[in-house]
Amino acid sequence: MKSRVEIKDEGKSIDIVYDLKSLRKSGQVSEKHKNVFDVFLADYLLSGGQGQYYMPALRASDEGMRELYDIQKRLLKEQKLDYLFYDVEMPLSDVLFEMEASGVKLDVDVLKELSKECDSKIAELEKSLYKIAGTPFNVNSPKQLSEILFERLKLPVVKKIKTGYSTNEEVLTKLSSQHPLPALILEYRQMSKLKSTYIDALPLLVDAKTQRLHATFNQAGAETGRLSSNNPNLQNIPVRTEFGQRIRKAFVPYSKGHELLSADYSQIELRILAHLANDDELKNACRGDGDIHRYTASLMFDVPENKVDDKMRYAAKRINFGIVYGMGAFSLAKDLDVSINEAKDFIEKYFLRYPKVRQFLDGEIQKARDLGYVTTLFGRRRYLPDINNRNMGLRQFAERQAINAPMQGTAADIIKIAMVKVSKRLIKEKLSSTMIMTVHDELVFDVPKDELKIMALLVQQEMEAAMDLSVPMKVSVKAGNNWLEMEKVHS
DNA sequence: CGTCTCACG
DNA sequence: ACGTACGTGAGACGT
Repeated sequence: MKSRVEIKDEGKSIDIVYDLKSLRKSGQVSEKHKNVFDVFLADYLLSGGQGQYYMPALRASDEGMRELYDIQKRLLKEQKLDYLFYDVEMPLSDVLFEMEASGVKLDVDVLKELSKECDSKIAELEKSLYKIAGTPFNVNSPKQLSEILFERLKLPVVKKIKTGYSTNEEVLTKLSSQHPLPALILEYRQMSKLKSTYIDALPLLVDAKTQRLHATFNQAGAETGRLSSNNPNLQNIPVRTEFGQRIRKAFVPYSKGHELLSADYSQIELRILAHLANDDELKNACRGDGDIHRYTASLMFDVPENKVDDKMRYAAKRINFGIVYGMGAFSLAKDLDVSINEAKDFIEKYFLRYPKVRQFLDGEIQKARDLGYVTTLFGRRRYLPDINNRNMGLRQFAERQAINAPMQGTAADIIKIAMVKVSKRLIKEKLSSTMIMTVHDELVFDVPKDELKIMALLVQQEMEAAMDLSVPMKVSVKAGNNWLEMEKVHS
């Protein structure tokens, strides 16, 4: 199969390619070309999270490529996907190419130190674990671990899985009130996870030539329209735990005189929900400088905002998150550690105050049933073939996807648009700053210090203006000497 | 190679 | 009575 075919369409010369970014990487396409049509990306948009539907025609023959182009071009137009294809995904492919080529600098010495520290902690934990368990065993083996916990120590089984008894975090946390072993296991797990997945693995991926990490951002993989990252995955670098955070210190600017600048959307999915559902109260929650979760708690529990306590705010926050995933009372109950009835009551109160949110979510499920797919604000589709399945589990799963996909997908559309816009501005303003990473709602740049101010302003403006919603999109910008120690840049 | 677990948004 | 919160990628284990 040829990876590149030139054709004439309406007098214009068009380069039909399969996976432009890969072709540029392997040098088969040497530079940006004005009229490129990537059938790989077109297929991604058209198949809407259903796998590759039109590819057989592509693989069949080179002649099929012209035919494929005609079909895809027509379908993109019919499905109103031309904006996403021509103005977002195609230009984004070049932005991602540049970003991957630029790479991210890693301070390997920082990780070497961490590795040593981790080693001794793991050794200590192993010693205690074996002593309490009464025998050495492989802590990384769920099978051996469950023998120790549930047979030798006779701890109660919290959750069963296909292969026996679950020993996951939720289970071990529950068991830790009854025995000292589970808490130690949790600590051991955290250490060995961080060590094997990040501390020891990242340095091996540093490119010998550039001394940087060059991840690949997959533009046509995620079913909702998000990007994903591999080799390494830069989108799951630890941040939640204190020890994990120290790994971020190893992500550093290209050189002295530069800093990392990070800009992230605040609560973008909730803001999108407010816009899509057109719910007056949720829109109010998103306006001003207020705290969305506090506002929500104030409504739900019917108290003024200054009387919202931590528990109330926490509950509201969890519901706000859960709503985006299509969560039910059972899961909320588990999450908040309250009874199912209390959880039901919370959800009831939530929808009473945000009535149009419920209408919107029900509407999305209905739309999926009628059309077989849901869409983002920009028309990206997600097909949900199980939405009318007789198997309740599969059907309900599809319903949750119908709720989540428009929000997660619209957020993905928006940050992709922002990336293209920011990238154009960098060129136009002749800036030396470089886009180096994206983490779903965050963009990270390497910035010479004398460009910090202008970049903070430029990035914030472009990201906030990427789409005009009926509520503001808020972006906060931070900068610093590594990916952990960053301070807010006011603009 | 499937399963489990867990890192992130 | 059932299962029960979306989307990813990666490492370790064990068949």
